[in-house]
Amino acid sequence: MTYRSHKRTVKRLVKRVRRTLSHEQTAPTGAELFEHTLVTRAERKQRTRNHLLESALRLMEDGRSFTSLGLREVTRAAGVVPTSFYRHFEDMDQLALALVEETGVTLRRLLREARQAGVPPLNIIRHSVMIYKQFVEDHRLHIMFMAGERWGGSPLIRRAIRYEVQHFATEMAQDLRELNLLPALSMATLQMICGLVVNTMLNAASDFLDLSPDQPRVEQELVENFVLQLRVIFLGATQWKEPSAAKV
Amino acid sequence: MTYRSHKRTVKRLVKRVRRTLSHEQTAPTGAELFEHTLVTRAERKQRTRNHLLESALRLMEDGRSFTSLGLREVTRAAGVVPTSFYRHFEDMDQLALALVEETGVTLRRLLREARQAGVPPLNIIRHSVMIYKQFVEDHRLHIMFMAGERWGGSPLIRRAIRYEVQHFATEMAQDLRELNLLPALSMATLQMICGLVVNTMLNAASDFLDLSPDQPRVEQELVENFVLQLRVIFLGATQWKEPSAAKV
DNA sequence: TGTACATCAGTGAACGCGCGTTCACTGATGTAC
DNA sequence: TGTACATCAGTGAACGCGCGTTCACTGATGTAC
Repeated sequence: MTYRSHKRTVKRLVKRVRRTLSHEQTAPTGAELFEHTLVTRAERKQRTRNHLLESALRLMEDGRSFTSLGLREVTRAAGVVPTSFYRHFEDMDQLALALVEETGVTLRRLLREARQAGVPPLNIIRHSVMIYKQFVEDHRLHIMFMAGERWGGSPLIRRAIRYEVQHFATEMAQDLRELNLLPALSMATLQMICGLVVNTMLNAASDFLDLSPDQPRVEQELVENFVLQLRVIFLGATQWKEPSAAKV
Repeated sequence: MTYRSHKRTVKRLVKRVRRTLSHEQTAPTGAELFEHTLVTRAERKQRTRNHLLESALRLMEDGRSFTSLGLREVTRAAGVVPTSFYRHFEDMDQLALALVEETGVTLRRLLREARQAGVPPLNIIRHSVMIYKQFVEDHRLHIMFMAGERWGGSPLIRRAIRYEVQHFATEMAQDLRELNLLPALSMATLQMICGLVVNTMLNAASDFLDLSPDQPRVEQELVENFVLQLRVIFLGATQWKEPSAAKV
C-alpha cells in the first residue's frame, strides 16, 4: 500500500522534472526527491515535531531559559514556517510538556540500565557517580532543561517536572529495597532519602553542565564534592534508627 | 541647608497654587505637596529605585521567571514611565544583580540572628527548621527569586547567585566550627556538608513557596521530610571519619 | 533673606522590530474504486 | 494498473501589540552668591 504510493510519487516527481526541463520551472532538489520517496507523511510529521523539540533544547544550550524562547524562534531554528508550529503543539507550554515527557523517559532509562548492570563490586558510590556523570553529558540538553526549569519555569511546567522527579525517586527507592542495600529502613524512609539523593544529583548535574569544558581541575573538584556528599548521606542512612512507633 | 530648601519649595508651591487659583491651571495634588515637602531629591530617587526592585519581585510572585519580565512591565508596576528606568539601572540584568545583592544581605541576616540566638537547648534541627520556615515566609519574594533564578536565569545572574550561596555555606561552616558542634571534622569537610545542607534548604524553600496556603497537611509533610533529610545529613556528619591522609 | 543659575529624576512622543495568531492557500501523500 | 478525490503538513501574507531604546523636554530641587 505505502510502497505503491511511493512508486506513484516517484512517477509524479519524474513527470514534474520533465515538465521543469521543458518549461523552466523550479525543479525539486535532490534532497526533496530523497525525502519524498523515503518516508510516509506520518513519518515526516513526526520528524518535524522532533526538529521542533530539538531546536527548543538547542536554543537553551548556552543557558537561556525555556520561558525566554519564542515560538517563531523555535520554528525558525527547526526550519519551518511559524504557522507550522500549530500542526504539532497547541502552544509553547505544550511543547515544554513534551520535553518533560522525553526527559522522564530518558531518566527511566538510566535506572533501567543501572538495574541491569547490577551492583558494582566495590566503591559503589564513586562508580555510580562516574556513570551518572557520563549520562548527564550524554543527555546534557535534556538534563539542562529539566534542572533549569525545575524551579524557574511556569507553574504548569514545574508541576510536570516535579512529578517526573518524584517518580524517579520512588523507583530508586524500590530498587534500593530490592537490592536490600539498606535493609533496616522502612519504605517511607527510603523514599525520603532518595528524594535527598535525587536533589543532590540534580544540583550536581547543573554544576557539571555550567562548566566550560576547559576546566578539568574544577570538574574534578565537583566530582569529588559530589561523591563526598553522597557518602555523607548514605553513611547517615546506614546509621538511621527508625522511630519505634512510626507516625505515618 | 536641606531644611531651608524645603521651606523655599513650600513657598514656591504656594505661589503655584495661587497662580493656579487665579489662572485655572492644573494644581499640585495633595500627594504631590506631601511628597515634595518631605524628602530630598536623593531620597526620592532611592525610593523609586526601591519601587522598581519591589515591582520586579512582585511580578514574579505567582511563579513567573525573572527572564520573562519586561522593562516596561516593571516600570509600569512601579508607577513610572519606561524611560525613567535608565536613571537607576543600565538594563534588566543590572536590576537582577541588585536583587541578588539584596537577597544576599537578607541571607546574612538570617545567619547573624541565628548566631546571636545561640544553640537552642534541644531538638536543634527541628527548631532551626521552624525558624528557617518562618524566615522563608517573611522574605518569600527574595527567596523565590533566588531559588528560581538559581539555575534558570541568565549566566550572569546565575553566577552572582552561586557566589552568594557559596558565601552563605562558608559562613555557616565557620559558625559550626566555632560552636564546636562537629569537632572531628576538618574545615573542608564542614564546607562540603554545609553545601549539601544549603542545597537542601533551598530545595525545601522552593517547595514551601509553591504551596497554596490552604494545604496545611501537605505543608506539614514537607516540614517533616525536610527535618528528616537534615537529620540524615547530620547523622552522617557525626559518623564521618576523615581519611587519614587528606588530599586537599 | 532673596535671586540667578545648575542639576537631574522623571516625562512623553517616536522609532523600528519581532512577537503570537488568523486566514486562505498549495500541493504531495493517501484512499476508493 | 490508472483515475478521481480527500486529507492535511507546511506556506506566506497580514494583523495588532508590546517591546527596548532614542531623544529633546520639564520643572522641582539644589547651590552659589
